[in-house]
Amino acid sequence: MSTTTRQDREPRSAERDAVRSAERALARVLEEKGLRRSRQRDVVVRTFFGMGGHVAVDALLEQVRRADPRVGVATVYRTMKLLAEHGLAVPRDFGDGRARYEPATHRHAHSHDHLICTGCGTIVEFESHRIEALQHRVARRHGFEVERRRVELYGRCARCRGVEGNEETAA
Amino acid sequence: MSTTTRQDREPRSAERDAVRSAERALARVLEEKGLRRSRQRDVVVRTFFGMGGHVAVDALLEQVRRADPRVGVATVYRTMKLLAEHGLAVPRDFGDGRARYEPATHRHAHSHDHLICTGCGTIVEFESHRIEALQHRVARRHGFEVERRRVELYGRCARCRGVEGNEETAA
DNA sequence: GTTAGTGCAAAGACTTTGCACACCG
DNA sequence: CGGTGTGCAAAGTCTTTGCACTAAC
Repeated sequence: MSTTTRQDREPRSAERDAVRSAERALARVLEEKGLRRSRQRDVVVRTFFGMGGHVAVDALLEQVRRADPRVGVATVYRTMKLLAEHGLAVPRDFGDGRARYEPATHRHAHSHDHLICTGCGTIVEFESHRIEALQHRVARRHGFEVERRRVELYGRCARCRGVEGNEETAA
Repeated sequence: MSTTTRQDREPRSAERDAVRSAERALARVLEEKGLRRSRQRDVVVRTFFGMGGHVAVDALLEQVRRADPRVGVATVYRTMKLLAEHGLAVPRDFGDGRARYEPATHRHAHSHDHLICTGCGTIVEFESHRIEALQHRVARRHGFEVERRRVELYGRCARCRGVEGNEETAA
């Protein structure tokens, strides 16, 4: 069937490539715009693309500070905004009141949806052309032309259902 | 096909009924819990169910104050939370950083999705069993059991596409 | 009269902004 | 050196909370 997936936190050497290509892309963007490179931007970019997927700003900051404790919050926000403006990162909002970004690497070029575990927070991506086509069809029937989709399915993953709610009390 | 719809702001006398049945439901809930009725709660409930659909708290407050200017923000938040806790309202988050609630009337008993116009903000609801079934299927394939869905399709409605972006400059 | 409910303003959580200094080019 | 980028802290948003007061029951 026409679905593909990708797990968060799954260690992949592809991330090294992502970091490298993102750095190159950023360098190009900065040059085009006459913007400057900086130690902080490099750290943020490297860290962000090294983390791979759905990074919340506070988590990113924490990680960035591990590499360079003197980086400020504002810089992280500003850099991520910059990345987003130039299509290198995609802002995501999962409704928990925290800004998240997702790397806009090749595997994210297509619009995709999210499965989010309400137990452990694991996020799984999937893509279904069938679903997407149906949604466009319904929208068109209502006179809408879809520009952007936001599809999140919340539920419990296999592992969390396995322990049958034990970790609730443990947490 | 298996989709149903409902437009926002469309004046319907059904809303009078919604208000009445919501008031009754609230009265029952309050009595069960040994909670008190109050002038403010009545106003908020009446206003909320009278507005019909996807009400942002600030808009609700404004409207409520038209009926009773002395109602405070906190009361509106508290009342809506109460309604949500007892299943009379459903919290919605469209990612604009404002709390929204939707009446949990009979027509909202089913899970449904939203079409949101990026031009004029119009929200249209739709329901598609086909799409929902497919989503459940995909989720199950990943070991997930879906508890809650969030599907929002952003785009431009027919009217906004008609004026071809003129109102952008006007706004 | 108890005690829940209210209004106000203060406190929170997160993000953005203003400003002086730092540093890239 | 000129101007962009940074850090800090202040300001902004939106929502929640603490507290004295009001008002249900």
